[in-house]
Amino acid sequence: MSLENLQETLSERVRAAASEAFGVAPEQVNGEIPPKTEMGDLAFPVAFELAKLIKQATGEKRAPRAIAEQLKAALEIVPRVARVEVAGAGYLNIFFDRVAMLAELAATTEAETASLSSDTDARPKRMVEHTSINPNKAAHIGHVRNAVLGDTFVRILRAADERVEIQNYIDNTGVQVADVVVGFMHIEHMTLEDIRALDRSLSAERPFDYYCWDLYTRVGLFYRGDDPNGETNQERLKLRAETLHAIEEGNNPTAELAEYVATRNVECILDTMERLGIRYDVLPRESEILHLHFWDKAFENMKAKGVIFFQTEGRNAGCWVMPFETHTGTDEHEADKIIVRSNGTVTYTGKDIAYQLWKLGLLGLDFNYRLFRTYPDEQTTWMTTTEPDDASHLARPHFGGGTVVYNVIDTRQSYPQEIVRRGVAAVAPEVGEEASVHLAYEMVALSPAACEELGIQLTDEDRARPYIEMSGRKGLGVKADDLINRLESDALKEVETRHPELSEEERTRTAHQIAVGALRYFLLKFTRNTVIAFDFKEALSFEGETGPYCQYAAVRANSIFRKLDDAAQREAREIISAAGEGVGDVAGVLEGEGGDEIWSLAVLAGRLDEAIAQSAAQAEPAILAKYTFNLARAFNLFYHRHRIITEENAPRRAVLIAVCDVTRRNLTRALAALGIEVPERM
RNA sequence: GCGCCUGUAGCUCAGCGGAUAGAGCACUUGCCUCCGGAGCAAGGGGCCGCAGGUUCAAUUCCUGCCAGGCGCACCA
Repeated sequence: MSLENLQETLSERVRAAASEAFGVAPEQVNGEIPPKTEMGDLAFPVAFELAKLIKQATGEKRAPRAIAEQLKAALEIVPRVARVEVAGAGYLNIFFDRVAMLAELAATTEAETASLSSDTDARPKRMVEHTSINPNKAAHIGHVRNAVLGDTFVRILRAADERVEIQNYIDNTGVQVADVVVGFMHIEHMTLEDIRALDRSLSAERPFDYYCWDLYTRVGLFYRGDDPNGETNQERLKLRAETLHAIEEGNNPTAELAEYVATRNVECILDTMERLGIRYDVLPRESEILHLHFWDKAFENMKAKGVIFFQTEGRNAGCWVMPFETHTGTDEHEADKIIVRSNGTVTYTGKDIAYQLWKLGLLGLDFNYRLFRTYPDEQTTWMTTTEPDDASHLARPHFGGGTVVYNVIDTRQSYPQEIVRRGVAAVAPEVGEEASVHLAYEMVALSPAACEELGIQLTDEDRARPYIEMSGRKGLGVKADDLINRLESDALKEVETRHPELSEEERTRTAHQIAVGALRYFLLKFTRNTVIAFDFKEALSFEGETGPYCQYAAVRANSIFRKLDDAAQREAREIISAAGEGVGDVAGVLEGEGGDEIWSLAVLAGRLDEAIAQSAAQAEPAILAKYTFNLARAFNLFYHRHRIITEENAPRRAVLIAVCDVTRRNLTRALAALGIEVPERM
């Protein structure tokens, strides 16, 4: 029986016992973890609530402690429960059978997490869209927060045995791509061939996406008219509109150039993400949403269901709008959302609704696909295309058609996301608003100190602010690859001094794993609704509450098992499993002097699945990150207090080995769900 | 103006009905006779923004106020 099941059983038992003894019971009985191990493994403050319920039902006043005393007996007979105490003003504190629980935990093998075949998989599919960076420049740390959150959420769902499809939306026909295209065509006066040649000549230090990053900021200046070669701002902005139009239209030189620029940036961004262990199943592009007429189909659906209507009067006259009464407005239609403009073009929101309908399998159309990338381990990523599928479609998975969609998007997009959610629910009331989840998170901003470190001039006003927003348009931000490079080189320096015996390849790989651990943990330890004011010192730290700290604990635990001979491990397993049958003196170790502290680590490690479930249910990776850190911290304490290999007393040694083993296994699993590897040495 | 989010230790953040409010950083002081010090231990440091209310119980829920952030386009 797992810890989770036991806790559920106990909650049910409390309810049943209460209604039997008093004729009343709370709707739900929740157990909680006591503040200290000495207070037990699970606590029910249910007697307080019962006192009130009994008074309401019978008018009788009863002391919570007396109520708890009366329930005690019913819980003591539950298997795996060693004893129950009434504590404080009326808490029911449950103490688990430590020996039996440890034997179970120790017997759990990794083989239990066997994966199911994806083709015959009947589980409902969850869609997670993340990253979705405009393909016109390099990724910065704000984008990385999105990607790491999304990727970690996926890993957590999978650890919770859910089926997931990962999408990275590519807005290849938007203004941001158009801006860079304007830069290439009208500032640099380049043709597609020139750009290809340029691309080939770029160094690894300043690859294509970095080049575009710089060009993008120059385009901003160009529009503002700071460029001294004649044209006016209006003429330049007209260039943007024309370029955007040509790109949307397709089948022209500008669109071809844009396609090259966008695709190359997607490649660069995917390379950056690969460094962090982040991959995707499919890359749906906006160009296909346009050219395969997804919007037309969605438009029909929306008209047929009366979700949108043609406004004939007022300021929205000539537009198709979605009624959207929010707060109190003086004008009845003030808050209506325009979906089709008076010139007949569709807004971004409209396209987004069409795309969201496709994700849920409700549109009645599908993309065509081509293989975009095959990773060294054969994993594939697909991209949508306008051209019909070639024979390769036989080998590809089926995309789309999920039951729930999670969109990992900045909290600033809450309003448009709400419109999409309502629009989809209006078209398909059978799935409702619950099918669309906006996984919102706050931005990554720069601390004033970080800005100064980047050599950015700050006004006095800015300096007084808590943080300064990044801006791709202004080129203000920390590029992801720059930060990863710095983390890797810092880590490499440490590894070189600590482990000169390792080969260069091993040192580099270890440094990489540490760098990824540091960055991912740094971005995950904050809850989603906290603005991260990026600070170099904090982000580059390997000490304290960091990824490397957690990795280090796992590495230490592993090194014990590397030194421990097979006979000793076998002996420990036998002693623990015999103890599960009631043989030997393992109980003396767990219940005796210092037993609480050893047990507290075992039970904490045993709560991993609970932490994963909670993290998944709340869509909050920070919960798992905190759990992982606490487990690592508890292990380090344990490691410091006990000599494991040299322990003379056999039952005690067996317990220490078993607890250490359970901890390292679950610490490794927890880190894996955070996308963090455990190095061989560090 | 309207809506959403946030005010917790010097700093950065967890906790969001329950027992003595926690962690990291920073500061002070100890710990390498070692399964690795990216570590461990100890210490100082808190009107949990303010004021009401609900509750057996409020940092946690409700209301008001104060302070900060972000949204409210025929932009994406």
